Amino acid sequence: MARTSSRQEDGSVGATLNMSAFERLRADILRGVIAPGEKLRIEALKERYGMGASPLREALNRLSALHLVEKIDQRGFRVALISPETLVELAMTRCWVSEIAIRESIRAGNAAWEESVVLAHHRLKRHHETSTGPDREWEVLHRQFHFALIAACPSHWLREFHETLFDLADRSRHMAVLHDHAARDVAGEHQLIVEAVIARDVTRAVSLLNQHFRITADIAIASIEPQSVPDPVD
Amino acid sequence: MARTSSRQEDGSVGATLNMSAFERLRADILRGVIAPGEKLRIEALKERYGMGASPLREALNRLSALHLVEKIDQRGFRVALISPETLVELAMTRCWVSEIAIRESIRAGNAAWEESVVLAHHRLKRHHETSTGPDREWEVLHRQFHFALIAACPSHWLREFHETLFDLADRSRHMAVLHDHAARDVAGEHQLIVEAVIARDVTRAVSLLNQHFRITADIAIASIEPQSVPDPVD
DNA sequence: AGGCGCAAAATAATCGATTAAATTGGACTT
DNA sequence: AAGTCCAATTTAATCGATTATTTTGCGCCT
Repeated sequence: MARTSSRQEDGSVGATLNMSAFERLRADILRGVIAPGEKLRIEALKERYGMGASPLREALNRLSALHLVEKIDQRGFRVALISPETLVELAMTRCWVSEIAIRESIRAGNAAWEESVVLAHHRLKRHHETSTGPDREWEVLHRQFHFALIAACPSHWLREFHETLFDLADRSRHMAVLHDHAARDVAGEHQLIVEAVIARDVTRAVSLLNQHFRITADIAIASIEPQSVPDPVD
Repeated sequence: MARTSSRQEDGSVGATLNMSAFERLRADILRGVIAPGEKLRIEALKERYGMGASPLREALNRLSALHLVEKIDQRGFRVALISPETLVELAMTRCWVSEIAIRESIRAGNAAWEESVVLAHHRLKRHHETSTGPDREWEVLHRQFHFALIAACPSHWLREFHETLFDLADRSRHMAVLHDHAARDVAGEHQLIVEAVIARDVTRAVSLLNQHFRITADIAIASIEPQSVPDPVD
């Protein structure tokens, strides 16, 4: 029953239904289409994605290893919850991991890496100037920018972990975007980060990135605080 | 067909076959019972672990997210390979991650944490003195010791990532143990680490741990390839 | 009202069988 | 001898059905 094509009608790429399920579930979770804490019933997912239980369960198992989905024995899967405490811990973790990743990226990065940072930043900035608010394209460019910053870090494990944390934060960023982001000068923050990185100023780059992540977390926390103290209900 | 009992006859714990498969596969991979690079044929695993394809595939999907198993579309699973390059990169990554984890653990750790470090170290040392070489019990105690060191780090993501890296290194340690470890004073290294940690000397603790990991990597590399490779930079 | 027990319904976990894809082993060609 | 094509075989991926567990709903008791 595996599809022959590598591109599905919905736009997801993947040689197997397992891959497709993983990508679509991940995308839906990151974009908040499926809300944090929401129960993921296999029957419903079968209906929704038009495939059997096996590829879905396999994809959910992988997502659970990445902490996007919580797997509970004999009780199925649910989208990982987001609480203020979680966001604080996530922000700390991102600061610490990016501290290392950016330091080693700056240490190991050559001219080509430097150029790719400038390029990624340019694309992000250009989009920012032509478009109004954050949209799907911005999401992609923003992700690529942050990845470019640490792309020269020689540990693929660390780079991947960094991206996993980015994913987790992306979910709440999505929800926060609906609230306020007017007061924030994201473009300015990115500008300063690039300058520090190009100047190979590790201390400053780390400091700016930490601030960047903390502001992101603060906005996210503020956006969920009202309905805070989320009951373990679904 | 799910088992009711939470303890299987083989000693693995897990309410579901999925869990059991995960634990048994992980254990077999860490202990080198299944060699790096070895193909993991579902049919063979079904026979070996006495269960169907579903729980096995789900477990393999999770293990692949943890990099213990490599998943290739339409081509199944194999145990992650170990190469000198891999080991060098792994050692670097461990140094960097433990740098953060130990720093934050020391920063956040209270008296109770300090005591748990001393206790874990005592158990490891006692075992070292009563037993001859590394054995399965030592593996457990050694793991618990290293986990105790960073247990006060407030990020569970980071602690888990640290353990994932420990797992990856464990595989090669196992193989290396068969070669030589006579020249190495592991107990002495642990002793110094504990002293630095208790003294809350972050710089020294980091330095000692880095050295600890590098020596481990060097031995592992030597055991799979006669000529050694340059140390990971710090 | 609120708690308890149990049957019914829903859901999760797993199996056995089926389909698709990759691999193997020649026969044939150059 | 090396390369290529194709059929046979093996293996991976997936589905539909089955079994086990959890959850729900409803009397019944206090």
